[in-house]
Amino acid sequence: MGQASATIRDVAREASVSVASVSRALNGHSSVHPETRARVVAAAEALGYVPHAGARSLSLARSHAIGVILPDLHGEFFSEIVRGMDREVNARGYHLLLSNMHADASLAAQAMRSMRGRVDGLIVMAPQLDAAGLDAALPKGVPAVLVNSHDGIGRASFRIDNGAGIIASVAHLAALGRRRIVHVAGPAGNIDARERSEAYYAAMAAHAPGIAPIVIEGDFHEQSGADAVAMLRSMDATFDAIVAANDMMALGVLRGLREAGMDVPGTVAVTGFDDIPLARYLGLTTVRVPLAEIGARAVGRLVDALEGGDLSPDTLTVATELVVRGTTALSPGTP
Amino acid sequence: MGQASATIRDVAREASVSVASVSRALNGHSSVHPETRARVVAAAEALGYVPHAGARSLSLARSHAIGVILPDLHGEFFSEIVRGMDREVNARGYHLLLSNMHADASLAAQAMRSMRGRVDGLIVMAPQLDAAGLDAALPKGVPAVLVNSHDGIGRASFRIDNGAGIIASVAHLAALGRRRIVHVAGPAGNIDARERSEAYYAAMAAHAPGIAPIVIEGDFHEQSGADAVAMLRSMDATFDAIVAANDMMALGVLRGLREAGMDVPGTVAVTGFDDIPLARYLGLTTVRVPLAEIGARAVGRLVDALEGGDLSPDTLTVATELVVRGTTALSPGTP
DNA sequence: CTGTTAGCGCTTTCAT
DNA sequence: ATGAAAGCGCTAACAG
Repeated sequence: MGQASATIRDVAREASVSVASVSRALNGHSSVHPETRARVVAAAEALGYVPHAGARSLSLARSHAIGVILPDLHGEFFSEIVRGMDREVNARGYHLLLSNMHADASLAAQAMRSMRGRVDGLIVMAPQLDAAGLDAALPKGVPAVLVNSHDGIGRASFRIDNGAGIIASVAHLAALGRRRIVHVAGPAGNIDARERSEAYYAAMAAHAPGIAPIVIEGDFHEQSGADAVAMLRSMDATFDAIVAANDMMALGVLRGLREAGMDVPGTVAVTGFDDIPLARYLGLTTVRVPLAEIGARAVGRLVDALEGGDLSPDTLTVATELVVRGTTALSPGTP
Repeated sequence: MGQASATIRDVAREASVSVASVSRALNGHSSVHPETRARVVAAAEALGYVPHAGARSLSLARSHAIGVILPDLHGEFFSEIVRGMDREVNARGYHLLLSNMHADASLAAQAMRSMRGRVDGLIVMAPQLDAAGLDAALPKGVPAVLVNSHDGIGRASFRIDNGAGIIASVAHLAALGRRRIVHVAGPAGNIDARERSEAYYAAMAAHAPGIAPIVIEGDFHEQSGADAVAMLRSMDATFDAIVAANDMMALGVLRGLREAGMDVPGTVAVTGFDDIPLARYLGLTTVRVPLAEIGARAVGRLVDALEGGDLSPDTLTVATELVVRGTTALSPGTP
């Protein structure tokens, strides 16, 4: 089985000191005679000693790892957030332990429990869990930061300002003269999806009074955007703009429109939400959400709490910004 | 500090049994009296007991976690691989511990060491490390699977068939009548980049004899693709095709070409490598690499080894496939 | 079937 | 400044 890794005991023996001294020497405690320290360092070096992080964690009751619970790694939305978390965690000297959670609330709970004793805190993204389910799933004693999840359960959290984003989109379309604006919503039960469609109704009332709002439910994946277009056509609906609840569905909408021979933005203008990297390449007008930054800030807040600060149960709302691109541009050249 | 989590000892007391019985009962050992088990389960339930994974790991010398060392989470290339790993790891009941490694070999070594005692095995992606650096960085006793890294150091690994992919690209371009084919290479020192440019030279010799190959070095990021086009123009080079060493640079090339007013594929045909999700949306002809599948297979192989099998130090080569899209299509409508 | 006990590898009082 | 020993929470012999 090869060479078993050296333990602190081996180092102690090699350096002819006690394990306590090895621990102190290697952890930079002041009260260690320079010569002792040198002997220890040399011994550790010679044996290729690497401290056993697991044992260290158990002893210190600190793992320097944070657990990330997320619904699905698929697509750029979550990758971007994880990227931001990774960056920050690296800077702070922590590790990221990933765990996928499937929609079900009890599985979510299980995923979180399976992290007990492995991580010092949790970052949870569970947009599909309701407040009660989320509250039940969250381990009691563990510091946690919620991202894109139901808040208001007395936990630190970050939320996207969904309402402002959608309202800005609708206002933008209205300013372009569009009134028959359709909304392709995200899945029922998803908190962001719900806020976005509510904002759509409100914005329609304000900017397109007298026009009946039309909402088609999708699932945040691309195909459902294309399906929504097919549905609209089979309904014989008239529309001159589509506000999709996220970028992936907007891409599906674009595909559906292209296949139907409908010009974008001439006949139909299209907007998305999130501003995933793809959106920029495809010239999609969308609402920018600082995904990576959210990830980084979530980590920052959690680590601050772990290192002594306290974790206020506030919800921090992250501002969005409308980014106008080709799918709503009046004409080529319009910024 | 709130309610300290219950330990196995609390459960034992509550159920009036020994900790050993609690352990056995909760871990499904056969030799436990049904009634005892019931009492234990009830006590655990009542106390909200969740086993401490860290302690468990220390005792079992098994963490059920695998460490992933990767150079950069940026871009879709690595996200896709991680997605595949995540999927498999979930199915196998393991966790993923992420660790970013920066280019430097000593930092790489440090990243790997910091995982000792936290994970049972390692998956390492270090395309920029040479064989010696990689060998030095890898902890001796730890099972590891290399992905996109220098192989031939007696470690299990997965490699992309870079040569075949580039040769297929060049052959495809040649079949289209292109001969003045330029290569935008990846960064020096990157193993994949090197294999790809070597294959380019070989393919040029075979398909465009008499034409001097032109290679411009990039860094695998988008901007360097655009820069390469600028460079070619400033050199007054004539070319009718560009083979980029990866998709991100191909996208930059497309942008550079567009800004220069050069028609694609009319004047210049373009190919990429990897087939990241973006490539499909942008109609980029490219070499498909089953990224997610590689991640999944790497995990599968590692876990198999951890669960008793042995890890043969073979290099498994992953086949690629040329995907022809609009950036090399002869005319609209050509598949 | 169940309890006692000895670790897993490390940190940390408490003495000296 | 250093060593001995207790203990983090759990599992696994080893006895009964």
